[in-house]
Amino acid sequence: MDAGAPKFRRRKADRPAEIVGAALAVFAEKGFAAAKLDEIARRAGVSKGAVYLYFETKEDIFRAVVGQAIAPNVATVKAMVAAHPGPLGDLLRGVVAHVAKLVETTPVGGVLKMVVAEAGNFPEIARVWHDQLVSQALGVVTAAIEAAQARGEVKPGSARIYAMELISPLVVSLIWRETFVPVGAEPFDIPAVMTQHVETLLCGMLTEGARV
Amino acid sequence: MDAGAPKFRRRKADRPAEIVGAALAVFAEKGFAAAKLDEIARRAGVSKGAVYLYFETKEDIFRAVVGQAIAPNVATVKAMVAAHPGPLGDLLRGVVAHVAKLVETTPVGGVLKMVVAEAGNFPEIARVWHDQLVSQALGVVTAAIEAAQARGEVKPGSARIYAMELISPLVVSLIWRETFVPVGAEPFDIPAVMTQHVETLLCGMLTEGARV
Amino acid sequence: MDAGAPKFRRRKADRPAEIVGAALAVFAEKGFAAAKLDEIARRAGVSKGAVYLYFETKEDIFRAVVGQAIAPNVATVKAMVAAHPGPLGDLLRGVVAHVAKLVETTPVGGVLKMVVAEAGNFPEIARVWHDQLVSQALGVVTAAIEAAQARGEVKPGSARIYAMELISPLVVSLIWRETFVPVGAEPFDIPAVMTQHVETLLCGMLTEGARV
Amino acid sequence: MDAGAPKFRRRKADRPAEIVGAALAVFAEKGFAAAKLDEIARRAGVSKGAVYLYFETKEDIFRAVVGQAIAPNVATVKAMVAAHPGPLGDLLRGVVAHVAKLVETTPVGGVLKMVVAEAGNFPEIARVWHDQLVSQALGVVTAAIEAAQARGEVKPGSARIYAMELISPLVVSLIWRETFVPVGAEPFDIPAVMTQHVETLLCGMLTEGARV
DNA sequence: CATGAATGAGCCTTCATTCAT
DNA sequence: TATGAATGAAGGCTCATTCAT
Repeated sequence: MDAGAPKFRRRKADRPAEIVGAALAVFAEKGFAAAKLDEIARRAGVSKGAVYLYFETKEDIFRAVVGQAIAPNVATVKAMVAAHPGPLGDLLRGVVAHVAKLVETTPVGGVLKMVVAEAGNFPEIARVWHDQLVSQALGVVTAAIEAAQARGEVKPGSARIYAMELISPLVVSLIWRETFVPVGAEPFDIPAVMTQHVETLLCGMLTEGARV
Repeated sequence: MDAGAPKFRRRKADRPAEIVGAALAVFAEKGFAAAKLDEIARRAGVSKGAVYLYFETKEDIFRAVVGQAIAPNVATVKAMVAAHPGPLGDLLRGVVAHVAKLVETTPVGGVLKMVVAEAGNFPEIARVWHDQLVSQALGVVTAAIEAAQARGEVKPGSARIYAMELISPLVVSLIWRETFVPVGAEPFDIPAVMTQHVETLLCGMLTEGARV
Repeated sequence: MDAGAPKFRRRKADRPAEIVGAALAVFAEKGFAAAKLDEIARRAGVSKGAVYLYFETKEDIFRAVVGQAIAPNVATVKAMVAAHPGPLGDLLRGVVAHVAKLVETTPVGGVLKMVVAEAGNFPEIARVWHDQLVSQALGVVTAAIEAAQARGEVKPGSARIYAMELISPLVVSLIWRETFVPVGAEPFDIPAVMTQHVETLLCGMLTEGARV
Repeated sequence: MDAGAPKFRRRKADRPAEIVGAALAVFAEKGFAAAKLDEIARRAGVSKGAVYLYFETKEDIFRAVVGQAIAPNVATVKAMVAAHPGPLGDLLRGVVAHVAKLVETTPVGGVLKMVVAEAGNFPEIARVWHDQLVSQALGVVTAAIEAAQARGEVKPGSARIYAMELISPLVVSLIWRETFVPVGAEPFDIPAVMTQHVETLLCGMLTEGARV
């Protein structure tokens, strides 16, 4: 049989990913409670019953959607650490460029929105996102900045706040894209935002001797 | 006060505001769909039926909640414009301090979260927030920065992006407070964040001659 | 207002009993799983939603139905003990006549059928029925028979089995009525059955000196 | 046996019986509606689809389960008639001993429970059981008792009720076993029950001249 | 024949909304 | 006005049945 021939029934192994993909779209658009399983199933191209062959409950699907977005990003964060041992500027420029690209090719924006929106109803999801992803990323950057401060590269000030300042425009760009662009707002060009931001912020953070 | 006036029952004129207040809390905690009218009524101290004496539908209450948060903030924005004709640094320091205070004494954080979360289900709310509040505020700051650029105070670069960079940590602080602090994350001290941020960013934005 | 005037809405206090009554009929007829809440509500003269104002789940209704049939019968059993201190014959004749009447004016038949049918799915209900009702009743009669044996009134043999022999035709009459009469079987006249049975069995149980 | 015959897979001819056996267990445990085809198939050691190769519907399986329990018992009843032409005592002792054994080595208990439980949903099953089995058996015993009454062996009274009295403890023993023993009730020793019962009841039924 | 993934009708349960009091 | 019991439409989930393999 032709290996590329499309089968009437797709392989079982593909289904969960297809359902999670459809669910991500619906959850991001409607929120957890307003998302209807009928619609998730329809967008996944399966019947409502089929969804329950792979997931126990609607909450299960939600957890799967939010959970799957963690691992790859955690990996990215880990990679960032090792990447740039040199001066802070190089590190941040590299990291931010990398993340900005990631964010544009990945549905993190929608998932982040879901995490924020449903934190009250799914605190354990907020906790996992914080513990495994957000505070990890923040911690890595914070550590790099502290190291740079120790080397005299960065002015005094809270390294954790510096790290947050650095990341904020990225987060806001995502929220902007998810929230206001669909109703007609002018989008932000995320790479442009981050490039300008890193240069400006670095210029403000670095001691005179450390500026490139 | 009239001696015969009932003392134990607040005047009916207060009811709508009480309901909106209760609804704000519930919507912010649960989201629109997961919020129950029973709970809103209970927290407002009225019966479920009474809510319908003042609002047509649940959506109506939601619109009232989100809408009421616009006017005072718009006023703030307007005030910002007129306030500081002098050098950009003074303007931004003033504005940011003002907004940071506002944000701590006001439930804007929760409302913002609701707007973001329900943008897909209530696009007209997202639109109103964008048109009347967010893009206005952004526009005002952008204009001030453009003016400063024209005066040679600020380095080249997109004024709109500079404005967004400036505001971002505030937004992220709010989201952090609403999302991650309740599950154990270390909070950010919003005034401290904004103070450090404005100084750092200004230092990076301003031309050498303009630095204070 | 006229005390007998029918109200459009019946009083809240009556509802649970009405629902339990309707549920008893439906559960007895269809069994637990095949009973539909729609039908219970319809027969109770309320909407489906109203049922959930008084009961948490369908199982709850079932437990209420089965549970309500215990207390009055337990009381009957207790009363039986104290009633007849004299010779066994008088006691049994009295008890059996009483119970036979009870059984005809009460839905115990249907409830018994439900308990039997759903014992596998609701073991705790079977347990409660056994512990509080069935084995109590059996125990009381057994004790009376043992006492009579001690007095030399009753022939040797297991008193517990004697007690069971005594009650059995009543149980079978009920099952017969619930199961086969609706499909055309000739009914048993329960008082007639029990009268003949008690006389026959007594005649077989009693020692020659004790026969009346 | 053919050397080429497959050894590990039972012949397909056995499948229906295996399915009916598994279904009997599940139906008896859960009732018709709560029994799941998945579980029946699993216990039968076949796939869910395979069940539908042998039975049209779930109801079909149920009918097969209940129906298969009729024929052998009917045969037993017929055999009983011809067996004992002598005095009633011998007949009843023989019949009861036979049936008591049958009942312990056969799943009639469970099937009876199913018939009772589902009489409301499957009236035709209740009818068939009544017409072909229960009322036949009752009729046979009734006729024997009437004949004995005509011979002056048995006291006056309804022969049909005498027959029912005779059988009742057996039925109740079965119900007891199915319902209360699984939740901790002390079981009844069915042969002991029936032996004691027959002797006691006979002693009460028979005229003085007929007692052995 | 046999499998088990897929289907979709049906039911329990929730909750925004109504309305008699 | 105010109440809260009542309604009924809607949605999550189950499971008997089908069908491509």
